[in-house]
Amino acid sequence: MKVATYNINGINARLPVLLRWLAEESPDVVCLQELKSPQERFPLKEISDLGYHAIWHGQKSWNGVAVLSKYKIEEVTRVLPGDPEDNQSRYLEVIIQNVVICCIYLPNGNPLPGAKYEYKLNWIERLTKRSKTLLQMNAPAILIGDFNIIPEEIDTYKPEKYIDDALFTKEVKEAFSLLLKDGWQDAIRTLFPDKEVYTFWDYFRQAYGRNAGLRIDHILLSPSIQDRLTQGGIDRDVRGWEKSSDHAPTWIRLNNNTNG
DNA sequence: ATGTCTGGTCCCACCAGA
Repeated sequence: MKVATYNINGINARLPVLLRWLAEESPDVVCLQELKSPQERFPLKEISDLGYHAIWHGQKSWNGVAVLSKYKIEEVTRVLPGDPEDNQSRYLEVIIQNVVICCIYLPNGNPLPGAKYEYKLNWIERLTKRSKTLLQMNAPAILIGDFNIIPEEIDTYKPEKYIDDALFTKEVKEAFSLLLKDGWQDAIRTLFPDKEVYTFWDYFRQAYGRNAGLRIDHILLSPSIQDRLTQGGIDRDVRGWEKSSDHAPTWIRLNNNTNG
């Protein structure tokens, strides 16, 4: 089963890119972020025509998350527990082929300091709490999406530029490393221990051409699914396509559960 | 410091957010 995450940055503006990538790479499951589309403008027909089921949680102007799958999708929740006031579409938890899949669009948090950064820290706290519940259930689970966190220096082309950035503060790096300490496995870093593997290149200053990238899209595996990881990567070339998102699709492959 | 995109409002050029 090939599972991918892709911050699409406007699903309607990027639809030709999305459809081309789906047709070429044929992922089984795709978690999308930043739909930038109200619920009723989700391009369901074009996506179903390629053989995908879809569940999405849109929002006018900003945010928005979706899960596409060739297998049946069972929705668990479209709300990250812990804040009844939070009405931003940033979380979608589903079950596909007995795997819990949490599609995440973690807040960016800039500028720093301020309400947006506080919201980010609060959101991370809620995610951590939810992730602990999943670990306690011993469920095969995946936390996947745009985390807006640069975990380590190797994950940015220029660490010193990001010292005061909400993607790279001590607090958010620590929160990420605590998830790993809890037992979650950073799948892409595990597969590429010493390599620069960026998932995002800014639109500014020809960042992609200069490979001025960041690794901020992540796939975290719960202990009970880690031995199924066989392969992974970043479809870097997609970032160079016409009218592309500023992120590139990031994916892993899991073998079939043979003891189930 | 700058830079580039999208979506939304409102009239065509701006703004917020990333």
